[in-house]
Amino acid sequence: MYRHGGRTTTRRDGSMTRFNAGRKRRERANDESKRTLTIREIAVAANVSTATVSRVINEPERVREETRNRVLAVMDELHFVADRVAGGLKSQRTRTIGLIIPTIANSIYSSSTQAIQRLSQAEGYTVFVGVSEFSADAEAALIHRLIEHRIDGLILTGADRALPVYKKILHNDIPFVVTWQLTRSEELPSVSFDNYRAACTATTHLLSLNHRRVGLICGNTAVNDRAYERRRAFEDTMASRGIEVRAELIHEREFEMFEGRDAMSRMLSCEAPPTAVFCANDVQAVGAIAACNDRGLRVPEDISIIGFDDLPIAQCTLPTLTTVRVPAYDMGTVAARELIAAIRERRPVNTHELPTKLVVRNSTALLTSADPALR
Amino acid sequence: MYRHGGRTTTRRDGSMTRFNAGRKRRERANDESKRTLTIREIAVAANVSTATVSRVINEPERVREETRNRVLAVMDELHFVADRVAGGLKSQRTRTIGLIIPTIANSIYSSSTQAIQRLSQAEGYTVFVGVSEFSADAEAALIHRLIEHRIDGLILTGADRALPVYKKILHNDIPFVVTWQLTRSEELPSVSFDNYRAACTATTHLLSLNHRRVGLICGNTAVNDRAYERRRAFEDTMASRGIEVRAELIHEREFEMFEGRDAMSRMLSCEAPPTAVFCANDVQAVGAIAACNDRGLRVPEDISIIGFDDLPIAQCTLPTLTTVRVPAYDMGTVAARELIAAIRERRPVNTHELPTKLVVRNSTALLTSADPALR
DNA sequence: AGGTAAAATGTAAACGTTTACATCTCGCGG
DNA sequence: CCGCGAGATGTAAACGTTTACATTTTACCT
Repeated sequence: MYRHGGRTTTRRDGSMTRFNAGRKRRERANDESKRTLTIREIAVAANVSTATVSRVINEPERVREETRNRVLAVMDELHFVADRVAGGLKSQRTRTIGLIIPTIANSIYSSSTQAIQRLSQAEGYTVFVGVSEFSADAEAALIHRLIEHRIDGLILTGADRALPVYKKILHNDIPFVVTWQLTRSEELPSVSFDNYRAACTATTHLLSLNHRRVGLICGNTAVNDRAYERRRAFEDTMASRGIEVRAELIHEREFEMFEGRDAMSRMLSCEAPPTAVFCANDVQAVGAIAACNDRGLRVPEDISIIGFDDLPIAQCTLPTLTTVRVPAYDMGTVAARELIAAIRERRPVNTHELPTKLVVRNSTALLTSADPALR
Repeated sequence: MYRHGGRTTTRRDGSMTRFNAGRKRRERANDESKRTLTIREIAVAANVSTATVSRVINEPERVREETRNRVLAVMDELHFVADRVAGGLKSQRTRTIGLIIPTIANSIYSSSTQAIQRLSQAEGYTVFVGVSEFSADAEAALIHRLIEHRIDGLILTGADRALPVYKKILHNDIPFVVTWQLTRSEELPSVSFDNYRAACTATTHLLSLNHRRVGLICGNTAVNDRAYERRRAFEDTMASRGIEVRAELIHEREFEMFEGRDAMSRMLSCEAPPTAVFCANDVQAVGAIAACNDRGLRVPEDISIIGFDDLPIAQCTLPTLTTVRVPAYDMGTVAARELIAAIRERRPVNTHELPTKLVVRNSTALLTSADPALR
């Protein structure tokens, strides 16, 4: 068993070492005297040129094994850590990529972010993350800052942003890819699924269960083009069946469970409450189910609810949540892979469309009661 | 209403612009001819020296308003984006901080991460995020890479790591702070709550409800010192009441709902199932509740469940989840603020202890049945 | 052994800022 | 009207790498 915490740390091998209270100060003192360790001093110590040291770091296969080992030994002994900032200046490649997401807490975006992280790290890239919190201005400022840091590539969330922002990215020659929103334009490459199509599937599912009075809870379409697409799909699908959707059955809310809960609660309070609701993301759907529970309404007997995303929680709600599975993790992987390939091969990013899938669980059911004045 | 998606973008001001298909190529062509824009060219155009341009960028108050405006105008006109990589090389400050977390998907860590992001961004720092996935080796590699990028400061998750890793951080003179684990050592500054104490509170709550056969579901203590502390607290508290906990009532699992569900399912299958279970994180607790539902067991009538974290979902489960509220967001804010202050003022990071709070909801109840052979 | 091409290594000039230090300007008291 | 100091601006040398190009070494052929 391993010990943790406090001042005691343990190694995998079982040896135990004590965090030495005096060490830090001593090392600081040493630091004052010696300047930062550079490639030059490694070169001297290993009796090679700086160019060779640089090669050992960046293209080890290009230096003879014997020399390489000698250099590596010296670097190891002196605890050398190469300076990628200096390297980046000359080489104009920083081996960093930028990622802009609207939010990270309590959301499906963390899933694609995790995938992007994993792939990028494996490929030797470090990720700058910027969280825009659904503010266009904040996003523009973040993108500017990432460009200042000379990222090698950029992953964006959603396609909707002011033209000058795209101009700036292009002008600075930064390869980029849009995620979470499918673009069919060559100029705006994306790796995503089709929000519109997926939301049509969800809506159609409810209609096929004979529901006609259907509500919608979704994100703020003014700042979120994914929400916009999903709402548009919902409205188009309803309209195509000649069904009019009253305004009180459409709620745009922030991305929180309690918002979904409140929206649902209001919908249930209106004169002719819906018999089914499409929640354009699972977070709000979980809140919506909770609102039904609050009122003693049974899902799906009294009301059907369908979500969107297929978060892990969808399998642990009561009832389990019918939803649309979205390839968040794959999207992150493919986007990062595609971007990095584009960077390395100096080629354009290719657009990829990923599939979604309707996952029918227990929160949706055939509308049986002809009279929906259930309560 | 705003239009989104496709090739059409919209501005807040209502003007609509079309993504011009021919533009990119033209601009690329221009790029070929002109070298990258530097402060030197800005200086020439504004008829000042590079030093003045640099000052306008970094300490605008130090240059006369008239001059400043002139320079800013030129920078704006030429779409200049300063190169922080170059700046970082000379100044030895990159205005970046590193953040290491074990996971980001589906977890409480995303909450502190969001807070760290928000504060850092507001203070002008860009955040490098590294995800270690609970691997010590991966973490060490990530930290090394962050140091290569010359981060100005580092935020770590948990305190348990090999001494050489700490040595490397110290050796490179990088201010750092530990989160999610309270250290009481001056050498290892942290901003956190006390996992041990909080887990004692949770366990004591169950005991005060007369539960004696109590199970534990927690993370992998070998790779997660937070889980270790919580398990230790659970075991100590039980032992202090003279209660022996059989091995089959303790399950270490990964950080997923279905893992908690499976663990709970196994516990319920054993000969003498627990009357209460402490899930050392809400994610596993949600899975545990689902496992009870799977078997038709009622929570809390048949079995009590307490979680840990107080994720938003804790208020939307059925029943709502009793849990320990953890100051994840505040912790992130304070840690980032403290770290940035330490960087700026060249002073050590101060340790902060944050409070936790038992939140009693509906998933725990007094043990009534004297005979717990409920089923 | 001599010749040659390939492989290994070295030299030194960038890369685009920051900043210590120098210089200039200007207002004001004496 | 001079001298002085504060404030504004300029000069130029770093910062620690990478890399084009040059040189040396090696391996292999005849």
